Order: sequence, then structure tokens, then C-alpha cells
Amino acid sequence: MAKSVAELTFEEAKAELAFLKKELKRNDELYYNKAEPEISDWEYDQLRRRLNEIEDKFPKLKDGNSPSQKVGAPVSGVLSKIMHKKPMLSLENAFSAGDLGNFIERIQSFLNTSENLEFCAEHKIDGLSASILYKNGQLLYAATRGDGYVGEDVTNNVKAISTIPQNINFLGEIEIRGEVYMPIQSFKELNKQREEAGEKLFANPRNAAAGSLRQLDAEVTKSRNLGFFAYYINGTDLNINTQIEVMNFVKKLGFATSGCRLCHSLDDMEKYCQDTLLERPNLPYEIDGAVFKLNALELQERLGFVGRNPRHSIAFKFPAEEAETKILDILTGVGRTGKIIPVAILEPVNLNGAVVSRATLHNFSEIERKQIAVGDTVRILRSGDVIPKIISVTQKSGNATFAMPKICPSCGADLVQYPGLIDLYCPNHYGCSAQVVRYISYFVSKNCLDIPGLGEKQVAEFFDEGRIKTALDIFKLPKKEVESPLATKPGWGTVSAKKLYDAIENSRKVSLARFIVSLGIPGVGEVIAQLLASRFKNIESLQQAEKADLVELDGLGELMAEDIYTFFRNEINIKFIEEFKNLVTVSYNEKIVDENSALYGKTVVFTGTLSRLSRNEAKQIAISKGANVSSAISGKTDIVVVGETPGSKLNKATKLGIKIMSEDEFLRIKAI
DNA sequence: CAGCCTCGAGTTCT
DNA sequence: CTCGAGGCTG
Repeated sequence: MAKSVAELTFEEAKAELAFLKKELKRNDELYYNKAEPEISDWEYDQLRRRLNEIEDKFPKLKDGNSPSQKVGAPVSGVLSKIMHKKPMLSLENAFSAGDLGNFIERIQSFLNTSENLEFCAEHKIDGLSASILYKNGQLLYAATRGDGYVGEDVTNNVKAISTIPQNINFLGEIEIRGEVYMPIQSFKELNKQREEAGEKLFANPRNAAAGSLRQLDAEVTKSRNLGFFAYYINGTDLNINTQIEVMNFVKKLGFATSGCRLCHSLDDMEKYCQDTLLERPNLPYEIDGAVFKLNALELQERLGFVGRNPRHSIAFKFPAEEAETKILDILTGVGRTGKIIPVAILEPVNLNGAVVSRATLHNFSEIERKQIAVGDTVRILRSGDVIPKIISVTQKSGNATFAMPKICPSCGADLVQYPGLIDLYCPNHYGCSAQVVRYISYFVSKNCLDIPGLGEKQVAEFFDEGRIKTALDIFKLPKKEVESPLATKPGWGTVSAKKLYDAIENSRKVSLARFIVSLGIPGVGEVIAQLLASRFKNIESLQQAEKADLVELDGLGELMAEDIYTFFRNEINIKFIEEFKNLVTVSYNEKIVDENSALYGKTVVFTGTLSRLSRNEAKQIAISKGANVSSAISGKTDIVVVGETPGSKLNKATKLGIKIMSEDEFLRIKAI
């Protein structure tokens, strides 16, 4: 369709550039605000590439706001956003040799191999990850990890870090990822300076590094003496096959790396952890563990992801710092599902650089098991250096173990404990104000309608003031109602009121999956909602689904099917959905998959042991080809993929005359 | 039916 | 991050 860039006149280039920028910006919005792109990654890359080509040919048309460098609108006073080419994911944690062993076994089972695997070990630097893009040897831009998909633009700051090369010897585009950290010595000096100047001290080198990198004034960053360790590259035609090669390659480019060693067995990995722990006190930077990455990049690719973690790597965390403190009180809260959660109020104590004053106790059997009473002295840590956790009671106060409440702390209803379950519930789901408020804030949260500016606190306030009584009242707040009374509320002004109004209007376009998540059906979150959306395609069919239709889906059993079925038969819910539908536009976009694939739109069941793939791997391939994977054979099953020693499913499939497919045939389809 | 895996729900602090 | 619970596998 388009002319080659070489043929474009200046005017044509200008017009096309304007169009491309608009298109890219619009798609960035869709991608990172709604997480639902209209175009595939490939198409997006094409747009981006075209834009880069035109900009290269007509450098005069380049300006600072080009999406080739930045995406999203810069918000005043904060750093602008950059979308990562590939998501920057976090790693799963291991706390023991056993965890590492399980990790290796899981990979072997996923890859269906018993071969010895090689792992590349590195120090786990206590800093913050950053991504840096170089083009034809020049540092083009740099971003923080952010939420993993979109990070903050820290280009100027990164350019001010002397340990990061501005120019590298590499043609074409290459992305380098690594950890920005503050050396311990610099941290000490910085805090000394700040103390003398009467400024607030940084709690630890990581916070100091984060604070120093995310500066609007790069001069400040420059003065902070930050370091950088590289550990990842992303580029084309690099001819690099292992993580070890990656490390050597970045070293050649002029980056520092940390602690790199090849491990051939679990024993090697344990040895690495021990060595590193001994080395730790003498290192000039802080580490909080070791990272193990499957060495072969091709295998890494095959393993894919589970949730937000890549399956191919794991972070071994060194034991966390511990402290002792006293329990001042125990409070009970009510969750959106009515679950009663006890929380310990602690005498504030400093732990890993944060003052901890609360810790969840999860449930009452936990209190019973640990024999916890108000006044007791307890040993605590922050698991993953984040969430406070009570390990044990070290000194009894003599007070009675905290007793389970009988009535709801919010509405006073009698609490119930369902047979066989540990948690305690308030059954008054529609009348308990704590539950309603929790539900409304869930309804507007990121996974549901995503209305920024409405947090738990704001929702509670609006509810108490009578502005909203149910979740849907959010949409009924007319513009004036939102703007004027709020503009005079403490903490609100015309700007924040307008922003909220815009956010609410924005949220009126919602995907089917999000719509389902927003309903708050017990046990239905992001993943199950996505599953339901792709199976039923619209709300009406989902509402009418019989229990049998639900059970058939892979991932839903009797219990969840029952819960979902009854949810849609409840009068209050039916009315709610009817109204909800009228207030928003629900869209369902089929994922972009190959419609010509023999698996497209088919319901597939696996049986028997597959010899070259694991069940899990096979399932993901089928889904990526547009198939629905279910666990049991039924009249709706289209294809049964049969491995070795198939179970009774094969007989049933033959009886029903369902198409049988061998593993080889399945793999052939995969290859297409 | 036991043991593993996945998902959901609730939570902490800067 | 953690824990409980449901679902699936063997």
C-alpha cells in the first residue's frame, strides 16, 4: 500500500509521520491503559519501524515528542512513560535448596526431559532494573521497569551515570537490561551529607538508587555516583545462544556484570549460594540473593511464562532480617467477599529500612496455631523484604489467646464458618457496608474498570457522604455533581474533580473479560474471566450457561461452576448486570490468531502422556492457535490429542466419533 | 485420593 | 508476598 520511504516527498513524509504518530499514540493508550491492543505486536512494530525509517530519511521532521522515543502523555511534574518492547517481568523466589530442586524438576517436566540442565548464576543486586536502548551505537533512551509493561523515561538520568557507556560498538538496535544500584560507600557518604544538611535520610541503598534515578533534574543523578550491572540483551541476528554468552557479550560492549558462574547441578547452585553469602560482606554493593537462569536461550523461549514470572529463571533470596516487637492490639477487618481478616497492630519497629506497625494474621486458625494474644512479644520479618509477617511468639503476656469474633465488626451480623473451610465469613453480602465499600473499590480498581483517582479511601468517603450507594452509582454521578461539590471538598479541587470525571467516562468502554471480573463472582478473577469471555463471547450466553457448559471448561470444576451458575440466577445480580450493561459498552475482541489453523475455534482435549511436550506446553500451544482446551470429553469436543497410554477418554472419544489426533499431527499443526 | 499447581483475595510501606 | 481452596494428574 505505502510507497517506499525513498520515494516520499517531504510533504508526504510529514503527513504520514503525523498519521503514524497519532496511530502509535492511540495504540499505546489501548495497550497500556486498557491492556487490549487493536493490532498485533507485529503490526505495531511495523508502524514503529516505518516511523523510524521516515525519521531517518527526514531528520528535520524529528522532534522530541516522537513516539519512536516516548509513548504516552507526559504528566506535569512526573517522568513520561516508555513502553517496553518486551515486558520486564519479575522472578519467582526460592528460599531453600528444596525450592531450587523443585524449580529444576519443574523445568525438566515442562520440557519433558531428564537431561542435566545448565544454569547461569548471577548476584541478585538490590537496586532497580532499567532498560536501555542503543541505536547504531548511541544511547537512545532508557526506562525503569515500572509495572513491567510501561516504565518511566529516565533517559537523561541514565546518560548522567558515568558507569553506563553513552556509545557502544554495535550497529543496529539493541536493548540492554540490568540493575542500577548505589555502591554502599556512596550510600554512606550521601546519607552523611544529608544528615549534615538536615535532610531526610535514605533507608537503604536501593531506595537511594531509586530516588536518585527518578530525578527530574539529571544533575542530581550525576552527583549520586550510581553503578550498573547488565544481564540481558534484546536484539536481532546476535547469534548468541546462552546466557553466559550474553554476559560475555555485554562485557565486551563495556558494561559491568556481577558474580556470573555456570552451574551444572543443584549442588553447584547450592555451592554458589554459599560462596556468595560468604562473599557478601566484602562486596561494595548490596545483594539480597542469587539469580539462576536456564543457560540455553532457546529453552528459555520454550518455557514461556506463568503469571508474571518467566519459568526459566528463579531468584534465591537470602534469609530476611528479623526483629522483635510487641502486639498492641488485634483488629478484625471485612473483605469484599465477607472474609474476616485479623490484623495485629504492632509497636512500630524498624525492619529493612521501613517502620512496620501492622501485620496480617490471615485467619483465626493461624492465631490458634501460634497461640497469639494481645500483649505478647513476637518475632517478625518482612517476607520478600516487603510484607510483614509474624514468625512466632517469643514471650507470652499471659493474656488469653485472641478469640474468634461471633459477629461482624462492621454490620453486626452473625458470622459463619462454612464446613471444611478455615475462613470466617460475614454472610450479609449486600447489606454489610464494609463489604459494599470493599466491592465498590474493587469495581473501580485496576483489574476492573480502572478508574484512577478512586482509591479505597475516596470510595469510603463517597459512601459515607451518601454520594454512592452501589458500584453503579459511580456512573450516575453527573458531571456537575462530581465537579462542584468535590471542588470544595478538602483534598479536592476543580482539577482532580475533572480528572475523575474524565476517568469515569473513559471507563465506559470495557472489554468482556473486565466486565466479568468487575461482577465480583466468587473465585472469578482475571484468568477465569478471560476463559469465560473467550468461551461465551458475550454476557448473555454466559448468563444462560448451564452448569454442564461451565464444568466442561479446563480450569472450572463442580464447585466453581455451581458458584457461577447460582450467581447468574440471583435476582439482585440479574438486575445489577442489566443496569451495568446499559451504562457501559462491552466489547469482545477475538485474539489475533491464525484463523486457518486446524485448531482454530476447536474444543480440544488431551489424553495420555505426550512424549515430546508436557501437557502444559501443549495446552498453551493449542490456546495460541485459537483452540479452547477442556479437560473432559463431551458432545462439544472437536479434537482429542492422544499421547502414550491414553486413559478412558480415548474410548469415549471413539464412541462419540470425535476426531482423534496423534501427538505428531498436533506438532505438525504447531509448526504451521 | 493425595499431592501438585494455579488462581483469587487480602495485605504493607514508600 | 502469602495463604487457602479448587481443580487436575497420576
